Amino acid sequence: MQTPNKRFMPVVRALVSCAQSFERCSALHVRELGLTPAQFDIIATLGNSAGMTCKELGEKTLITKGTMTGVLDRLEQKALVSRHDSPDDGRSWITRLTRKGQALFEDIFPRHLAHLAPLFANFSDAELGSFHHQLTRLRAAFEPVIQTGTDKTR
Amino acid sequence: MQTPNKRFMPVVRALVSCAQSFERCSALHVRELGLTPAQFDIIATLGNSAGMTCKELGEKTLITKGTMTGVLDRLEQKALVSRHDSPDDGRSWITRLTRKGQALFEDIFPRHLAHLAPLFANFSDAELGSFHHQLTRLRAAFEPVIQTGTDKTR
DNA sequence: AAAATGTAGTCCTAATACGAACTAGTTTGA
DNA sequence: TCAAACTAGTTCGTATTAGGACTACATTTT
Repeated sequence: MQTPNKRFMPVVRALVSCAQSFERCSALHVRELGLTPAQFDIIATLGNSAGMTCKELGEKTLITKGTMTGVLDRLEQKALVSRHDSPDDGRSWITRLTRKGQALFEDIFPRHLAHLAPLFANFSDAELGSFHHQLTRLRAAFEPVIQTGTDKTR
Repeated sequence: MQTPNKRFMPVVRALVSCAQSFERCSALHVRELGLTPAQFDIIATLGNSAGMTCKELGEKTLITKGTMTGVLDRLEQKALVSRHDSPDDGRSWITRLTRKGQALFEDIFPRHLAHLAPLFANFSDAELGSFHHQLTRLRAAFEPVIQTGTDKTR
């Protein structure tokens, strides 16, 4: 096989490394707050919402449904979320923050944002804008490939 | 607590989502080739090298050392890598591709690149360059925070 | 409305992932 | 040179992770 063009490799490496560094920064702080990254992701997504199905949660958080069950189980054990029958669909549940979960959200979410904000201090709004554009554009290029693989339902 | 500035959130979401989509694209193909993403990462890193310590591998692949042991164990079981005493340091090993591992690398690495290359077809070299610059710059902003957390030695 | 097809959520297995504790070999400093 | 401080790699415990098989309910088709 011909050696294919490798011009994109530095970007790939930078992308993965940058995202991983961010996740590490974020996770470090989240763990200090007493949650795992996946659990925080769920709490943050449910905060200020009326509740969501497992599927919706998966779409927003990028946690696959097989994993979701376990994460929600542990959050339910901690009494941070609760599951209720869906009025529309007999198969699905609506997961909501409990009072305790809502209180936790209101406590730690702003603190986490405040922890992250300084890291972006050196980026102007315009820079963030163009950055965002490029990321979105690249992601769009990946989408078709992902959809091709069978279900994987997030 | 005051609500902190949230202007960076769209970029964060795009970054994480873009990286995750890429990993999914890549992983999908890698699994078809018969390896897990972590295993492929190691094979690709060892390819065309004279061998590396566990630590060096961790630095290049972003796999933490606790995980590394298991990944290398499984690769060794498949006879794709082998561990040898380090001549310099009695504590460490040099991990190398076996002949079989080297052959696998030469077979699948170019195929994987060829699989990914088309996804970047719509990006000019200049665009990739500026994209790379922004990613690197942002990553640099995260670095200090990460270093602060105790060891975690990759 | 019965059949065919599709979908939400759960359960399972193998492989990571992270952090902490531990072993053994290294380097530093008094 | 000997103890203190470090470091490489392994091991352990807990939480994810992906993906596939499975159950139960829904929707579409005929």
